[in-house]
Amino acid sequence: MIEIAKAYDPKEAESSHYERWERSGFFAPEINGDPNATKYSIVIPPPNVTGSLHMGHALQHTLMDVLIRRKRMQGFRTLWLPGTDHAGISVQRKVVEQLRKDDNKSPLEVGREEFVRRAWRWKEDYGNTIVEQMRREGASVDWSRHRFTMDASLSRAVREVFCTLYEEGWIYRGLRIVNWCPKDKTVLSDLEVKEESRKDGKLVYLQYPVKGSDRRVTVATTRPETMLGDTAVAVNPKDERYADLVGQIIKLPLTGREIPIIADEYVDAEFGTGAVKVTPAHDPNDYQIGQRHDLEQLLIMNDDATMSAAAGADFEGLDRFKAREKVIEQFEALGLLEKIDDYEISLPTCERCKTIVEPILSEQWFVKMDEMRDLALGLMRTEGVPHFSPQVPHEKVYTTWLENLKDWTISRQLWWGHQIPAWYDADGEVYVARTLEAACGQAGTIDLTQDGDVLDTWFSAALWAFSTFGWNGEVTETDDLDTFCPTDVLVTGRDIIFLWVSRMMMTTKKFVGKTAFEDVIVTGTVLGKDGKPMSKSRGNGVDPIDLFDKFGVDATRVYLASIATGADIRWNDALIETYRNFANKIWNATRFCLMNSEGARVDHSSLGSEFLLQQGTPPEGGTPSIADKWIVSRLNRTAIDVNKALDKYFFHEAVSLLYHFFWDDFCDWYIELVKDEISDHGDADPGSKTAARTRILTILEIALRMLHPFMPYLTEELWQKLPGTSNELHHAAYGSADASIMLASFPPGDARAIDERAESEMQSVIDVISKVRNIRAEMQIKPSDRLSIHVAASADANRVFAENEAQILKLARADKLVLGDKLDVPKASAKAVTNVAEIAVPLEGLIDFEKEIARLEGQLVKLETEQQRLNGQLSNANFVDRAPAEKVQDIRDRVAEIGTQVSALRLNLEALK
RNA sequence: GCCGACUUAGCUCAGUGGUAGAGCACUCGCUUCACACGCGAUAGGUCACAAGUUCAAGUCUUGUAGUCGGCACCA
Repeated sequence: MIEIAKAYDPKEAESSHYERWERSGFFAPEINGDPNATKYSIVIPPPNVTGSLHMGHALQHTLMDVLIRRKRMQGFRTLWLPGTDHAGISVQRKVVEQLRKDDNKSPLEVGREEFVRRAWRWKEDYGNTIVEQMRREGASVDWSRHRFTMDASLSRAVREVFCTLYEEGWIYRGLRIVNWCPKDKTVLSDLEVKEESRKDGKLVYLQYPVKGSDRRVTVATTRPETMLGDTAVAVNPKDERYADLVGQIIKLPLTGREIPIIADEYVDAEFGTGAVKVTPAHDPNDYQIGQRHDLEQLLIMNDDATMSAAAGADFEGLDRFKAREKVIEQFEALGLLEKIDDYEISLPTCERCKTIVEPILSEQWFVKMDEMRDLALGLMRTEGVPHFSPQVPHEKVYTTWLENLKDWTISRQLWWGHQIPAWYDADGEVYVARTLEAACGQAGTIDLTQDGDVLDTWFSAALWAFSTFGWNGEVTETDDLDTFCPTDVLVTGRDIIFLWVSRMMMTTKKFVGKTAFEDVIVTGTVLGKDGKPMSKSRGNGVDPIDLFDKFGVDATRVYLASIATGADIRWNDALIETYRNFANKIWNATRFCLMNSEGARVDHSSLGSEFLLQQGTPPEGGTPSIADKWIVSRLNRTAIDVNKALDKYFFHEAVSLLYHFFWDDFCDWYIELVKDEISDHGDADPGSKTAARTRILTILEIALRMLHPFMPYLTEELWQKLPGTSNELHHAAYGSADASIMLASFPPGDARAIDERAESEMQSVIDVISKVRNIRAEMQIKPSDRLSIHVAASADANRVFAENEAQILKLARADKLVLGDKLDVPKASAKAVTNVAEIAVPLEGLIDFEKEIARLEGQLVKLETEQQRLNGQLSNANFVDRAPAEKVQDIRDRVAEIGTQVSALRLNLEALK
């Protein structure tokens, strides 16, 4: 007898196994000893080094680990490659903060070199938080292949890709209106700018005097301060109201400048006043107009969004919003402020710091996306990759986005990141090269200055699907690249489909000629209790680490896997408790089997061959019962369905199948049915007792394997305790490794072991027990009162009941089972019907006739409602003619079944009245 | 403005044209020798609304309402 603790303590199981798995090299593909094994690989979306584990990570990591652990158990050569992202802006900000706090210095004071040195130190000190947290999650990543986006080789890859794209004309430097974050003091790509809609916006109407006339032209703006940079007023060429003014000159107030009135098709005569102020240096549309009309581009702001000298002495140095107020005041003082309307507006904000982004004219580096877009679109259109799960809506959104793709701003005014491999000579001529030496060679001088900007963090992330395997431009062939690239599936959130997924598809195709991955699983968002995305500022977040502490890692993982793929879910403690309870249930079921395991051990031959109960060869120690055949059938059915579900990435379906198999079939029925057979209190003979114990241990062991990818700690803890587990149960690829459930083969299920007859026979037994229990509950029979059960059924059915007499008596708490083809019971009996049997329980002195009548009538109403509905269908000639014959027959069968039951119930009711 | 998703039990959510499901909560009963993180038995539904297609619609189509998301525009 093996005794284990009365309740599952997750901490104990979590304390040791991970360390052993990692130390034993179980996570590395090299553990697989089969040279012909098929590979299965996943690269992790590299978390930011500034990050700590949040619910999104926990969700994604769980799914990836489930996929990897199952494939590993199936004998694939698996690699889940971990890593971290250098997170340019985030780290930069942390280091700036640290500098100010520790040394009260600005980055400029310490200089670039020192700043970058400190950033590396910051990364070493704090950048591993998330890596450690991943160990707690049980993530079976190969730590020996951990990558960081600024590792030497990955940095080399970045430089190589940049130079190649530049040489091919797909990277260029140019003057464009870009998104400027005045707080981070860097440019941002369109994807890093989020629109925030504001209801308290104002639309300000300003009057501009026309030179040599007393006419005024009214323009409207939400950013009045930009008028200081106006270099024209534009109207539609067809707009008759202004036809005579085109070509005339505006005396621009507050500046003394004179600007032309021009005609441009862009202007919508119907909108507003029909006249538009044109600020080419501060608005993308105005920039276009400026280009067409050769207008001056007047930049009136500094990089911190204060007004520059070009804004005029009155405004220089003022913050943009102060300047806005001042412009309005001055227009009012001049009598040129027409009105201010309330206006709903959406403001571009910096994704990270929420500062309002300023559109500003600036010289930056861009990737021209034409070729890249065509690569990605080509893959989607010809091969349908990546295949998104769920497909709707992501495939369409992805495709539409690609079709409308604009150039990608890749330079960032930061120091932390991959410095752009471009150098300038004294004349400002640019030389792009892989090394300084090469640049010098091109320039014919050593007097070069490197571009101070770094690349967008997503630029290096875009290479992640192959740079992590050793590709760096110089090295273009490695074993890992050959073996693991392309990867099989990517698991990520929908927020980075454009930022990351699309770009990996593009660069991987271009630089290694492969499809980065065919499948993309897009996870949903775990929302707070308030139904909004979890965030620090909202304070509605739930920390996965707290959940691990409170409910256990395994419970948290199963819960996360139980969410439908891609669906958002509102956080709810009750749900995770469900799986905490499930873990405890598994623990206790195992505990019970262990308490009754003497003389027995896990032995797959006990079920016939592996996973298969063979009918012809009764295993040693007795013929399996109907219950045994039934549980083996259910087990195999579950295994088959779980595999199907996981192949489709329906994690939630797999969880539900496992949950109900384990709890309902295995615990509620199988354990109860065989309890007497295996327990010390039972009177089974020793041989059949051992055989029964062996069977249940073996079934349990297979169930634990199926649960392992979801609940690695609990299943390993229990598996190690089962007698008879050893590395002999491993998949052949891991034969000699130390025994672990994570290397045991994943049950495929065997269709030949599905026994429809055993399932329906067992169901008839379950139905009888349930009906009697129902009578007990409804008639309020005390648990201690033993009943007699009378059953009228066919000879076949009665044979099954007779075989399970002991079980029926025990589970229905009865002491007598009378089988026959007719009921012969006193009037004072409670009755019930099942699909195959009529049941009666004599209750002399205990029965409440009114209650029994009500109970039977209740059952009758249910059956008659169904009967009516089905008869309605059958009397519809169209249905009988057009529906598949099989369906029609199903309904006829069911109607016949109901008919029998209804008449039995009616007779019973009559007898009571 | 364009595109899309969602609306199912009190709550959180599954649901694949063919008998509406789960967990939790609720009600009743249970110290039944694995588990009260448990066991047994109930109850609870106009599948947002309307029309259509179909023998048959929670499921497909269209429209309406509400909620949310993406993109674009924003003088």
